[in-house]
Amino acid sequence: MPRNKCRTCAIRNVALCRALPSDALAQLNRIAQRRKVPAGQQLFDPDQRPQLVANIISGVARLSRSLADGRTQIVALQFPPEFLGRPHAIGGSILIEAATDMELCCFTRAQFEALLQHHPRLQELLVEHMAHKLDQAREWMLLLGRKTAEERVASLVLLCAERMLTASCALAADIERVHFEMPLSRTEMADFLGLTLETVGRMMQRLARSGIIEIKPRRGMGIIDIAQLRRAAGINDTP
Amino acid sequence: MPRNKCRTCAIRNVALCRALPSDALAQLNRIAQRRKVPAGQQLFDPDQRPQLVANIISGVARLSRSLADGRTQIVALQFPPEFLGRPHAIGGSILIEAATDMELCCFTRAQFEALLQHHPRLQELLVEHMAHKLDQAREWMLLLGRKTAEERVASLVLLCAERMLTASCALAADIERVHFEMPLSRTEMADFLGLTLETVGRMMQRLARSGIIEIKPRRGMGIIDIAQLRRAAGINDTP
DNA sequence: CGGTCGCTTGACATATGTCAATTTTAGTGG
DNA sequence: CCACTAAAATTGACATATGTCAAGCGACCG
Repeated sequence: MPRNKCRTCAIRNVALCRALPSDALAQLNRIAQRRKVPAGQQLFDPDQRPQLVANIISGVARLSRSLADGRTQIVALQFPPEFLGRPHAIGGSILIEAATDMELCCFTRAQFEALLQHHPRLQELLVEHMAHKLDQAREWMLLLGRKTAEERVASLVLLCAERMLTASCALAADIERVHFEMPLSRTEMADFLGLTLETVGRMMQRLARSGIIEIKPRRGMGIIDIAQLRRAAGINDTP
Repeated sequence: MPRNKCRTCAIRNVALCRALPSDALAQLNRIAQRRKVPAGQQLFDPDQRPQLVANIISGVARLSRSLADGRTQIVALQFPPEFLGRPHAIGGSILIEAATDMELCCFTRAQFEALLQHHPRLQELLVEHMAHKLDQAREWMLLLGRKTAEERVASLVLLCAERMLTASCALAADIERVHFEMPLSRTEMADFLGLTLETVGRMMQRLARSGIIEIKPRRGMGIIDIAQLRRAAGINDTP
């Protein structure tokens, strides 16, 4: 087990741990626990409550809620180097699963809360992170409540492009004519967009036929005209 | 100006300030500023950024986002004694308005952040509050993405009943056969539910004709059969 | 009292859902 | 490497929940 895994960690400078001075890394090394989770599996074993919190090193997690009759809504995707877990809060009835193979850096809740005590900067970053997730959730509410099927699908493609690429360290400006891999199946896309898988498919085809995106084998995707994709997504902000 | 307004404040023991020991109240008194806002008006003057944060003493606030073409989605309602504002975060493009006449207890962001520094318990409560708002946003995503019109309207009636009544200190169990006033017009309900005002109206009528609720003059409402209302709302949690 | 404004109601349109048949892709074992 | 099967994605025909448009009603306000 490498002594300095934190120092050389891929997300050392972007994840929450950037709040910690380098002399705290030794301590961190001792309590951090890496874990791999295959696609489709539930993070944080169902019973053992969210006694764990984690940073995402690689892969994508999906959080979902459902109704008794099975209708499901994905309520968030978490990409690296985001934080997973709920210090100071009781977990709701949210299901957390790996959308792709994942690699996590886990702490127990108790350990993490202790860290919070000693590092006010960490507290601040946590609050910022939560504010950010809240903004994202609300932007998605606008999508779910008011956007058309085509706008929804375009918005999702845009979102995944941005997050997948920044996660893999591509420049944001670089999103012209890029190729990346969708972390979601059609069914999952539908569950995130509040649509059916058929509608998602049709809209993907429509965007492809309009020359805005291209659909490649496996889950590959290319963005051909990002300006038009933005327009198709109903660009997000109030003027 | 009363010396002890904080000590005698209606929300002293439920709002975030409950984190503060009573000896901090004198200081609080000095910096807290009460403000009344009439229904329909924007909180936090549009330009002056969210330099303020506030506790809601009475009334209801609505937060909304919209698309360039005017489609609007209400993304949250805030009832007393909730907290409004974003320490450590940049405000998004969210519009905050008074849904009813309101009374606020305001602080500047700077003052509030200073308080946070000195009272770790306050930090914790803030994190909890944000986690709670996040849960609510996600529950609403499930509603917007997957519930039928009738389920949505029933859910909203239920939500308002609970929040209006706990705000006015009624017991939660007391929600049988209660009467309260909707804080939203049909149009606002529609914008919160991702529907049109006509559909909202029709579903309200349907619930009324089923003997589940009663619609009274002005914005008055009565709940006749709360069990059925819960069922109509598609009860919330996974079993 | 007349004019808004918010709400209800009806007739009709349509975006999206549903159901079912194919095609494509992915996985397995000989 | 090549069947063979199972799963995922596409496509089409059709159904329907909700949206759209328009008319009418009632309550409030000067």
